[in-house]
Amino acid sequence: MTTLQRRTGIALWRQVADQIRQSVLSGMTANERLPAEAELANRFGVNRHTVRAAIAALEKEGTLRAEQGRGTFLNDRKRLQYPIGPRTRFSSGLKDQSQTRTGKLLSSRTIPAPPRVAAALGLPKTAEVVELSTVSAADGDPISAATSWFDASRFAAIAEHYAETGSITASLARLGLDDYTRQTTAIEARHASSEDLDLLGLSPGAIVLLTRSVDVDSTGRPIQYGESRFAADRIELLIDNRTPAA
Amino acid sequence: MTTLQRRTGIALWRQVADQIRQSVLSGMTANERLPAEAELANRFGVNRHTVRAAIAALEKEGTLRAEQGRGTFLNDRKRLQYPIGPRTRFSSGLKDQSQTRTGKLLSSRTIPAPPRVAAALGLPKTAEVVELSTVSAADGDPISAATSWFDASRFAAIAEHYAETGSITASLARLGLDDYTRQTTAIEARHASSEDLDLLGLSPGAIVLLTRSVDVDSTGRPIQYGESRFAADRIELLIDNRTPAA
DNA sequence: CTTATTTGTCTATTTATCTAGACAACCATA
DNA sequence: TATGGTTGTCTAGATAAATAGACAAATAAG
Repeated sequence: MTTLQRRTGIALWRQVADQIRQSVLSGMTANERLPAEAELANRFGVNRHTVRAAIAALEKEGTLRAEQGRGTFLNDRKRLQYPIGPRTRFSSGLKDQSQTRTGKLLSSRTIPAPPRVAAALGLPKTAEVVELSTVSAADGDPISAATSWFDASRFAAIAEHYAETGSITASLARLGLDDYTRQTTAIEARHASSEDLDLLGLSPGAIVLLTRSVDVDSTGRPIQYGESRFAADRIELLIDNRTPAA
Repeated sequence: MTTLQRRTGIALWRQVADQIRQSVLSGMTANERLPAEAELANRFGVNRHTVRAAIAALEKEGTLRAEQGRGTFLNDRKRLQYPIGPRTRFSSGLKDQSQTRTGKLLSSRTIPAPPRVAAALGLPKTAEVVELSTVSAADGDPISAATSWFDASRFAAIAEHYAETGSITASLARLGLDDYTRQTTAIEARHASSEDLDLLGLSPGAIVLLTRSVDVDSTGRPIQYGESRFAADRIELLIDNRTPAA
């Protein structure tokens, strides 16, 4: 039984849309027909027009398609899996799941390290860091928006390299850093900010997965601190503790 | 600059509440005073009454407290960190961060294994599994709702043990399984279902972190497949790849 | 062709949300 | 005690969301 709540600041049609998205995800297969609008309205205890508003929103985001006289159908949009582990890298992680991958540099600047960044990178409070804002896409769909920080005294030129390569790994390699590993990843989920709605092409109320990560070199010295926002309806994070050998 | 969006099915006061929750979390310390309602209204470009509605909601959920004549203040409610790694366990993971931890058994039943469960546990399609529905809380606040599946031929009695101990680890130990490790954890984020809203005491539109995990014994044989929903505003997931020795 | 089912469009009314303004109540402090 | 800044309460009107009903348009099946 699905009880919708009123007077809560979230319009009924949006709650219905969320419910449909879930029912649809669990238990239905691609191109299957949804129950008729009238039946959904009855099931959720709302007016048919409210259901229509929900369906319109899901149609706009690409989850459903409505065809007059025939019905409303579920589109095929499975989530990409983004692996997180000691050797986490964006580009290689999505291999085999997408055709083209791009990384675009939005902006870069050198600034005094914000406290949490200095702490994560093990730098003194007075240190300077390079801040990179990037957006990554797979097959044209934006997947993540990221902000990364690097010790400015070691990686001053990283912005130019990223602009050319579209890859953090490649940029670090050019700067003489052959290898690095993921030390920690903290994961939160929250509603997308208006900026992220823009960058990731989401509709209001959408969810982002927020990761805060620290990468270190082979001696354990911090290289990069990053905060990434992933479009939660297009991706899931996968932590695999199996040893590569197994 | 934070631009609010209109006609999106999410009331302005709720968007303002979300924004305040974020601004508040990053950059303010406990018991600090918020900007006055009039200033917040000006900053967000909305009416003061809209800000008041947002503050009322945040007050109700325990994030803020308003005092007439003095101002509105940030309460101390930081997110718990839930570590995920090879030795992930619910109870010990939250140690040091909370006083009391409880695990409540909502229901249990023995059923034919759903396809994804059979696949995760490496069982034939015809196998039977024990399904446990549980809710865990820390210091009285519900933290996660979980559904877990076990091979019925090995762990038929696990429900009774869980009901007594409130712990998966303890229940497995009673059944002769001393040790197990986390093999994989997949993480998604989505809007809470109405059932989870209920179980976790959330308001509509709230976000849950969904983990799907497989635990294995020392020989690599699958023991447990579980799907947990975490209240995203009360918890973050932490993946730490540092070796315990370091 | 006819019929039943489905999505699409329109009008009207009610309920919730947002804005605007005024003023009371309370607090700190000069 | 007087003042300025704050939250709390009230009224009124405008805008958005939800309900209700009717019918058109497209589709599939008899």
